Amino acid sequence: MARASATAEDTLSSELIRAAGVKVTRGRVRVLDALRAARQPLSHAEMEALPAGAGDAAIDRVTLYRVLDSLVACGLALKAVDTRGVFRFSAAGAQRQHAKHVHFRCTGCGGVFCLKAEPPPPPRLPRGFRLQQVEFDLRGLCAGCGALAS
Amino acid sequence: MARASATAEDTLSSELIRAAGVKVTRGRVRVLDALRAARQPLSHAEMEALPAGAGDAAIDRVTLYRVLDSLVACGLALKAVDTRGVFRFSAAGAQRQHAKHVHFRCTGCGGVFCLKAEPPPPPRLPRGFRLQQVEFDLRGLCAGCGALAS
DNA sequence: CCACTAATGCAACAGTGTTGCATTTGCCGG
DNA sequence: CCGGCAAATGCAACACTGTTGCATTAGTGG
Ligand SMILES: [Mn+2]
Ligand SMILES: [Mn+2]
Ligand SMILES: [Zn+2]
Ligand SMILES: [Zn+2]
Repeated sequence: MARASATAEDTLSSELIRAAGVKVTRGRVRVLDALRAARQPLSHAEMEALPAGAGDAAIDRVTLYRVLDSLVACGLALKAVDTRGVFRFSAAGAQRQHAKHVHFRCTGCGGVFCLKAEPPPPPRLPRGFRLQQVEFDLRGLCAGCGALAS
Repeated sequence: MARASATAEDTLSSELIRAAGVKVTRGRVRVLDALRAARQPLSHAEMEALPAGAGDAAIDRVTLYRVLDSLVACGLALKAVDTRGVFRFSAAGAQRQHAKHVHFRCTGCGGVFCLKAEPPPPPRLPRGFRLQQVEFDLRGLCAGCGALAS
């Protein structure tokens, strides 16, 4: 049974990287794969701890920073700071789906949790203002961090 | 001409600190003075570089961190992370008012506009999660920037 | 003024991110 | 398929931000 059409999700990371006009390296493919598979933005430390896939050597710490920067530079990844001040990266395009629900950002561990609720309708804007994005973020302690703090 | 009433701005930092139930020390007074005089949130590095007021010795780096933490803990200061991942501190009164309404952040000029609307009630959280803050930010183009872009 | 506790100063450390440079590797033209 | 070049990597060293432990000092209540 053939698929009707190839969606963005089906595209191989290596092809995305090639199309972006930069060299296709093992590091970039592995990192972009990880970002695209992740359900939340990942920090550098979390990616460094990734299972080193089938006999592959772990990626060097500095190289990982540079790989992430290169993915951001060519538009394949997004970089944002979490509540602890640590940078987190996500695959570009993951934003579309996350625009449809609310997020909880843990001030303890920096984690981002996708909630079921959808963002409330925006209030009326002053004349001439153009709305591009609605961000409804809740901040606090996640269950894990709250248990530690109590 | 006497003032009708002493406003929060007139209160000495030392009195605020005493009222908060912690010891009044030179460091706390100097730091809270600086935060209250600042027009934008200050980073630790910026405060360390503060003019060391009239022959006073500079505050120790670690002590400054602890002074800031104590001011946050007793509710006199607020701590937030900036886009570079560095923590910035502000006097509590400066932001308390902004918790009660929604903000519009212009992606064109970076301006922040306070809207009349108050933030919607937060959705139900997963078990164990503790809510500390609700942030309902609208992003887009303000009237001025929208006119330029059209 | 005393005593008790909280706060300070200093040293050492941890986590995050960057820079320089020699070596390796992806990629392209032949 | 090969050779060469630029880009990417690995490693060491570094910078900046923030934390912890501990001995000493200083604010406060009596
Ligand atoms: Mn989400
Ligand atoms: Mn406001
Ligand atoms: Zn957490
Ligand atoms: Zn604007």
